[in-house]
Amino acid sequence: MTEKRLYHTVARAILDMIESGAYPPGTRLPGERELAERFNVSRVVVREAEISLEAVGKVEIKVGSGVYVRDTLASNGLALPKVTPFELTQTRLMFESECAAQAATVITDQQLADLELTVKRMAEAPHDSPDGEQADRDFHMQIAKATGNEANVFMLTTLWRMRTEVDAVRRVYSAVCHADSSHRVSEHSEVLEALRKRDPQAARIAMRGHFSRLLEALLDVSEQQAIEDARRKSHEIRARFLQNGIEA
Amino acid sequence: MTEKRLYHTVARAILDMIESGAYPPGTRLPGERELAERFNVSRVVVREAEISLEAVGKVEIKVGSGVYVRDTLASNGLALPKVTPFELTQTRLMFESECAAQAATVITDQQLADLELTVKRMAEAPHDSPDGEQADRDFHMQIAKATGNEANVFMLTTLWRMRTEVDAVRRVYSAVCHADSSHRVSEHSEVLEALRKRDPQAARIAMRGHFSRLLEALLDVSEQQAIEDARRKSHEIRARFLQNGIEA
DNA sequence: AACCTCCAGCTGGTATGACCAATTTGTAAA
DNA sequence: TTTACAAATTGGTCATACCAGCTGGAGGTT
Repeated sequence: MTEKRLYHTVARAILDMIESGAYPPGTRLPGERELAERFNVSRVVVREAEISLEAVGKVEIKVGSGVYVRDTLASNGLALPKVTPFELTQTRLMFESECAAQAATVITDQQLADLELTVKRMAEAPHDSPDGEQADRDFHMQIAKATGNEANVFMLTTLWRMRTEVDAVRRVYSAVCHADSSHRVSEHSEVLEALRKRDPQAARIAMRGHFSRLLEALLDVSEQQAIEDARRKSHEIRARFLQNGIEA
Repeated sequence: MTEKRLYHTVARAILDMIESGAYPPGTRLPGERELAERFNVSRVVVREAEISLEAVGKVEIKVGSGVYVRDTLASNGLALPKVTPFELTQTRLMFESECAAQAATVITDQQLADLELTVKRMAEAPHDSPDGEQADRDFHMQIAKATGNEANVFMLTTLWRMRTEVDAVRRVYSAVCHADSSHRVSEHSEVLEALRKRDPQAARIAMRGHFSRLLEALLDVSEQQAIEDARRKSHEIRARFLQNGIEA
């Protein structure tokens, strides 16, 4: 079954070359000009084929260098943006505060009771435990649900995915939770209290406070990490210097 | 900002055109030659861009016919929730108003200039035209970008996907835009004016106003559609009754 | 010998312009 | 109205030229 379009055929052929093991991950495959000659097609077609492979993450094209076979294991990503912990927290502050305010006016007694259980669950869970994490997530998610707006729920789900799936964010957040989990319970309680009073403004403020403090904790931690980084870097330099000294 | 490779930029631009809703699934988008001229690039680049989009399943290329936007509903991995137009608008009201307020304090002169161009573009575009849709999306997206927060940009992108990919929403929205596009330009101008003054509170209020009016328009339209539905349903019942009468 | 510097020669990226084949469309004939 | 065919349009491919980033080695420096 010959593909109608030439570049499909060529893409297939290149893929075969790769999958045959002739070009393991990381390898640089022949230049466009050479492949063009080998397949007896124009360079344009080879380019189109390689570009389509690039789009699916099979290869990586480096200008001026060549086309490299990609490690397919590492290339699995669900297209979350490269956000920083600060950006995420800022957005959560803005979004979740409004959600809280919105929820305050429509939350049901049942939902309030559930929320209270969640807060209690977190209070009783040991610091840094999976249960605590789970309870934290439940707390925020339940509030979003309480707005009765599916779009809000989905948005928060997406935001939470960033927290857990974006490497840079996950690292910093876990460090923060380690250092600063003490405030969480009391802050959650404040939010709950405001919701119980059906006071939108109070709920908003309580939630803002929660995230503001988180933001500050982030600053501390990132400062700490910057220091760590600097220290590590200087160690490396020192090691390299010593090694050079030995070698020389 | 400028992706090193031109065809990446173009692919991004084409994707924007699609995601803005200007070209709903199934639609045929402009020919390679036209796009090449519009983007001021060679036809080769446009082809490469479209091929990369084809590889990811965003579009379907039909020889001799054109490039068609693919129905992402079937192929897409991440399912969007079943939100109603009201929910989406409520969330956008809340989210984008805060974005506007946030942007007001940090927006650059360049971004303000771009925004002004976008408003002008929408004013000059004929109602219901793809260009108008595109300009509308650009306006909101540029404000999110102006906050300098990638998370905000991603959130808005996701919200916009709901608008264009969730059937129920798309239908109602297009009906609304048909009936109510007159206010949009002046409302956008108000937001722009507030941003220009770097006044967060004014920006928030202007954006809230924009969406509030949209919500009202939604109410009108949905009322209209409810009437239509009722009428159609009664017709069906009548038809069935008559048929039953005949059969019996 | 180890280290820089610099440039020639690769590699991919883009632009033109031309021509082919599939498709769509408009139009004239049946 | 239907059918048939030709013209216009659209994507597919080719050849060629030139640009820009990268690599590696020649040649000079320490």
